[in-house]
Amino acid sequence: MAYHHGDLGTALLDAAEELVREHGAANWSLREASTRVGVSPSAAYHHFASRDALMQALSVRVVARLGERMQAAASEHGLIAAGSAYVRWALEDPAVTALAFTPEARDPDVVISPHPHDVIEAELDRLVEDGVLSPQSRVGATFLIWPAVHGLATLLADGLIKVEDPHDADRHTERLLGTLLTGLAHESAPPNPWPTLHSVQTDRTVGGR
Amino acid sequence: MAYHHGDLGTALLDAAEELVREHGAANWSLREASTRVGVSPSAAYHHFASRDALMQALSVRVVARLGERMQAAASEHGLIAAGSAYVRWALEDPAVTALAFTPEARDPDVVISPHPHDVIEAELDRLVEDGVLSPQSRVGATFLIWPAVHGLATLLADGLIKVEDPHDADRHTERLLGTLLTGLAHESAPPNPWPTLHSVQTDRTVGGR
DNA sequence: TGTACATCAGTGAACGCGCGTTCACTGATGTAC
DNA sequence: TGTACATCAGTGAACGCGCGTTCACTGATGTAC
Repeated sequence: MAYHHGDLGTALLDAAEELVREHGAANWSLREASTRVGVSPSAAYHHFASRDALMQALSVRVVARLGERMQAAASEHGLIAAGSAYVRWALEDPAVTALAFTPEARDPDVVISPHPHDVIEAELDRLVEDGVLSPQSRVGATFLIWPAVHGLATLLADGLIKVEDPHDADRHTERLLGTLLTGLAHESAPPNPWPTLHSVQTDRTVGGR
Repeated sequence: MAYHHGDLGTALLDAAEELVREHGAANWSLREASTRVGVSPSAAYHHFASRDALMQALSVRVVARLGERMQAAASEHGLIAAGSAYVRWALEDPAVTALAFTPEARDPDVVISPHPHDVIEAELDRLVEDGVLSPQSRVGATFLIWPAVHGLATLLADGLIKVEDPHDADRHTERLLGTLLTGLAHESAPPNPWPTLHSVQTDRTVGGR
């Protein structure tokens, strides 16, 4: 409590996250975070190599937290609930959402677990097991579901779409993903394999055939 | 050419856009833009009230340009082509894409025309006229299509999804929107009206019943 | 067509500021014997 | 259990920088008569 803080790294992340919430994804400083924790600015450098490193660590923490929320929702109520968790998070914490996926904040060296992408992936696998989704339609389906949910979440977070009641957002998420799953169920096989897309997270190849 | 520039406002927008492209959506300055145009920093203040105002004007210009691209594609090849234009733009110009929709850059006093949201709206109306989409499913459909396309575009722009060949992105956009339209065609009426969402652009109410 | 003058769109110096980062330092902690 | 000492995690002063913005100014443009 006195000279040594004990967990300054985490405290700085907390302060930075709070500042992002107050001033927006870009308008915060390492100095202000240090001040808020009650420590000199230079102390931060024992925990993070630079402001950028702090930002990257914050992004990692925040995305992982989203992944956990999604996983919890999914394990109880399935894929659509995971999507709702994504959208609700964006609605509740728009500035942090904006920071989470900003290119400058991404740390290319860290594999996030559980990553939102992977949670969707796993839930789609479960739908195939349950016979709701055919193996053919399963191919690349993550890159239909993820963009849809991500788009709704960020349009809401950035204020381009507004919703009167947060509860309405849930119903809309359900419609969005429900429509996509219905469409997948009626999908005919393409003449060529679906194009191959990659998630940066795993750099795992999805799609192809 | 000498003392009076002639069209300094536009030139500053061009320079700022170029800087965004080079350094990212947030890492550019009014001073650098002025220097690049060959003018003193204070000259900018005869055209924009502040750096923020310049940024807002840039966002307006860029979103309108996207709307025009979409409209051109739509008038030739319909809704899905408009979506592909959206995604291709994000792939070609990721940093500018990021700036375009950033909350700090949005000017609440300007109505953009044609706004991407409105282009989608108009194309969905056309699908109803052509009997492809039922009036029931038409309700609120913009808020399924727009998020889907926007999510794919921004995940690509932010580098969270990667594509080997830009042409693959087109095929994936087609699958995404095709699946959504198929799903809409098989949609059963909901027990309650769909939730009401608003676009900030028009603040027009869409949905309800 | 020429002159007077208001207006417009630049200049350039200066301001104060907050920032990220460095450096030599010091106090607290933990380990070896 | 006590002491010596290496290591760790802070301090605080200082740095240089680029930034947005202001201000008094001046040169160019356009209009009235």
